[in-house]
Amino acid sequence: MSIQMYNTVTRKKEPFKPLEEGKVSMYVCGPTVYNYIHIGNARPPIVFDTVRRHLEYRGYDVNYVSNFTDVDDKLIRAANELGEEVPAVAERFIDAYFEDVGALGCARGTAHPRVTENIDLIIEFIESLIEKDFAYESGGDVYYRTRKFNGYGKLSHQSIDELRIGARIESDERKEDELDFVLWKAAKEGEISWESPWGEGRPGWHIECSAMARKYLGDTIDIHAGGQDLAFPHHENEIAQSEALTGKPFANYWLHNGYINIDNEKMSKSLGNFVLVHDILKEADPQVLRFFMLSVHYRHPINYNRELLEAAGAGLDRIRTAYENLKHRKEASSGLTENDAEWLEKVAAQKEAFIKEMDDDFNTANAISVLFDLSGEANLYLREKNTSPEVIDAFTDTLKELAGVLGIEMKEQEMLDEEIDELIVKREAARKDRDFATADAIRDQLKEMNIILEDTKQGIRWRRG
RNA sequence: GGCGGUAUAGCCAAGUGGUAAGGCACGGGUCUGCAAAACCCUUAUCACCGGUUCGAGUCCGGUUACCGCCUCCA
Repeated sequence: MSIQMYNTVTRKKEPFKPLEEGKVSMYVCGPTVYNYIHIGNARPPIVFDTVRRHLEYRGYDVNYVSNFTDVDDKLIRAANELGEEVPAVAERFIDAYFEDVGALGCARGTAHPRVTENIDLIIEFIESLIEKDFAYESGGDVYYRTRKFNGYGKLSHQSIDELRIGARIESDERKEDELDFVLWKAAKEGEISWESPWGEGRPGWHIECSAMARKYLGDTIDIHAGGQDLAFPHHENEIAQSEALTGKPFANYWLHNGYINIDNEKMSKSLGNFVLVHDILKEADPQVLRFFMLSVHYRHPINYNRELLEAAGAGLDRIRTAYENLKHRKEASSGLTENDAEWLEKVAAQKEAFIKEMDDDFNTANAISVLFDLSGEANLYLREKNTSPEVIDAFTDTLKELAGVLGIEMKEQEMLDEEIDELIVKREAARKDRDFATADAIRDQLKEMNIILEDTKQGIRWRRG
């Protein structure tokens, strides 16, 4: 069974078939870098990083490109407010983006192109559209002739005439038609700008992705992804631009993630109800945030609040604890034992189940529940009188491997410092003397230091609280 | 007005025709010097109405509520 993914164009799950055997080209719309990202902005990088990881896990070589919009109206406004230059603001928030998203376990893409580094390319793209009569210059701006593109609306399933009735489209005397959208914007006094055949100006928003996706991934790409709110008009416009230019399909699969809500309302910078990743990470484990995001199917909305994040953390702890329990027990394990074959089969079965869930439109919610099942099996195994290193390894390796597909790391326990070591030894001595008052006092003391002790049949073990 | 999404136990969340996964929290129990961890047990007929079917949370029709896109937006 191949990987199935839900394609916004067809509104169906489709078997995935890349253009080139074993290779995947993937473009994910990146952020406009005028501020720190909020957790809504963090969903696409997390979700599509996971998609990428799974594709790689399944043997594909993934070319993952994600852009930065480092010049636009909001950025100009932000720079003005801060009394800084646009490039400086962009640079700072690109760094912040990598820091946040890196903490969340997202791998770097193969390329992260920026608009300002591709101005020439964008100008050439626009010139070609003008040559083909799909675009026209008007008062220093350049617009795309939307109605000329057959099939406009095929992604968002909007009919071009209904869009007009929507009527909230800005009318502008410089446009031939109110549906036309801007490819090149003439600069206002004092704005950052570049020279072009149409005078000083800068690219419109949509054109950058068409130009950069083509540069890095070719005329037709396998997967184009982004937030649901980008489907219209952004992605629709990208299709119009790219397909008008090349005459080829722009992307074969369109993936869109759902929103994150606060109190059941969409989180957005313009609504002002956003929570910055930067702020959450001051007090929360980034892995927990990632785990939380993946606990819901990527196309469904997620409601965010502190309690829900903490509940997710408790869930992740269950898996982590199982992993640590296994590691601890390994030292006390000897040779093969009686039912090992059965246990190994169970592990293999869970691995298969995990892959099956991920193959089915990246059902991370179910994949996580497989991780819980695997943890539960592991805990049951640990109740056996004898354990074998081989089975323990099968459990730990598989748990680590599958969690890794989700970008969740199973960390190895670090060493304790001498002071703590000494306390543990002291407590053991007290326990032997049945001096439980002292033993408990030391245990409390360690708890203050965030070290939780557990007495097991295989000896004392500790973990961070 | 057009397009789309959601409604499942206290909370979160899977599940697209066969008699409701999983997690968190709660309660009871086992284990433990006491804990912790773990294990066991307990908890829902799936917004509402009607239909199709031997059988529906799962398909069809309708109703209600909430949310989103159609404007910068992940």
